[in-house]
Amino acid sequence: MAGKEKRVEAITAMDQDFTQWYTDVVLKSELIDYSSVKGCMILRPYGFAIWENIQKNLDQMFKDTGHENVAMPMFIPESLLQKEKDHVEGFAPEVAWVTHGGSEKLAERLCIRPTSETLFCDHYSQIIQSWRDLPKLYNQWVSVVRWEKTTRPFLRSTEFYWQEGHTAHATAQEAVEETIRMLNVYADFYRDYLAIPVVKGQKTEKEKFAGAVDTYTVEAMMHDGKALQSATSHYFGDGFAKAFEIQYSDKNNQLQYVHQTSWGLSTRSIGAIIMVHGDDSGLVLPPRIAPIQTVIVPIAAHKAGVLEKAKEMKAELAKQFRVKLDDSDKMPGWKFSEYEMKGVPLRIELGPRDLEQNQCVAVRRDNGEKIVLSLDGLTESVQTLLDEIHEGLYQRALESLNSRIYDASDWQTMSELIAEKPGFVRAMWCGDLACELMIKEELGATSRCLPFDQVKVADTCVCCGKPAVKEVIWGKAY
RNA sequence: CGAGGUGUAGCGCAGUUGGCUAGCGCGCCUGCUUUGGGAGCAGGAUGUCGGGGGUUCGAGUCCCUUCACCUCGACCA
Repeated sequence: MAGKEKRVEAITAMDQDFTQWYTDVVLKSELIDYSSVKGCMILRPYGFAIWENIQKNLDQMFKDTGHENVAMPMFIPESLLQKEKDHVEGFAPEVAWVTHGGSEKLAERLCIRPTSETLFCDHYSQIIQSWRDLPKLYNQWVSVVRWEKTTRPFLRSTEFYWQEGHTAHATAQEAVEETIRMLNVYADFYRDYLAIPVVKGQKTEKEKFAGAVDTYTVEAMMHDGKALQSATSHYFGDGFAKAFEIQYSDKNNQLQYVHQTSWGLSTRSIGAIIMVHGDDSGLVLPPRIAPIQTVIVPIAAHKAGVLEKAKEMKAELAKQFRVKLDDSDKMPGWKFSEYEMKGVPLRIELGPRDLEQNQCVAVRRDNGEKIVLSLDGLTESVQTLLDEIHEGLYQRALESLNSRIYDASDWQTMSELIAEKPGFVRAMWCGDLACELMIKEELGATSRCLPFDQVKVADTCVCCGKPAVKEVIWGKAY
């Protein structure tokens, strides 16, 4: 069967209406449901299981780089939030406030954290005294609240889950290294677990995080050519340290300010998985974070030996994989469609004909290929297939990304590309905010990043024609 | 926050110029038969017509108001 054939009538075709396709997929595949609170989504078991797998693997990468997990309160006193000027200005429009405890009005209202820089800073100012206390490499897995005007499941919800790392270092250099290290952790994670290639780079002044000196980003390209800022890492310098008086005595007994970073990856990454790998039949999940890596569908389960063998197979595979045996009385065809919609990477069919020949039929979700596997050495065969699926997904996504990055050296080309070709545009920039604003205003594209791998497309700014200083990747973004 | 759209059973929808007991498909429950791409038959359950107010002898239908969700823009992980 061809993998591209549309088999699930309930899902809108991607090329017909991509946003509707997305909505159909998140609901029909039971990742989320809408809740009774505007803009807030319920992460259903299947959706949360993906997040758990993301957490498990990314958390290990944090541990491997020396980080410790903590949990900060979800409330921030207004006075604390206001200590760093740029930071509060950036977040003020979208914070939710607690004004009452029971029926008592609070003396000072409490903000529900939109991010926790101020909490970490306040804490760091208490616990850091000596150079021996540094570095502090903290992370937390929590939800945050931002009062968004337009919300979409995973991509922008009022409350969302994420991790936020917050570190304090003795020197600026150490903090810069940490910022880049964690950006690379994100890029590696996207490649090795989500099978998504990203473009690494730096945000412009306009796009950087409120209160940061520098913001770095990994940008992924969705199926429709739009960009998704997929994780960010910030270098703060000593700006927060000065605002919060986070000082330590160095080896010469001199008081010094710490240098800080923060970095985050959210449930938005699940949106990236959906929009990078999904197809007209629904989700396509990368094997390493798929809640169900392999589903076993017995055929004619009432016939002698079929169900017994299927159970035996499940027990064996479960030692190494997340495996499900669907022995419900639904029709096999129904099950095929159901698990395709839910993006299960590999399906194994086992029927009477297979039993006779000591084999089963495996079907890949990524390309629809059917493969006859011997029941001997099945664990190894499945492992190989899952790895191939991961690699196949990554290569397909990489090809999709690379084939849709265009160069523009003049305004005319740039405007045509942005208007007509979904994807990213590489173009030179003089560094002026005015040009960045003009491009957004006139063309609807924003600067995604100043990529680390700079390509000199031209000598002059694509907008104003003055000498260019940097190559920028432009695109329409979620 | 601006423009547009939609709210009727779990889901998708129909419901005429206001008129009788609010329907249909799917799903769900029970039983039997089926099983290699969304099975068949028989029986069964399910409604605050988004909420509130009004007009009327009578409102799912008309009016006012409010809430939610979706799409597109302006602002943001």
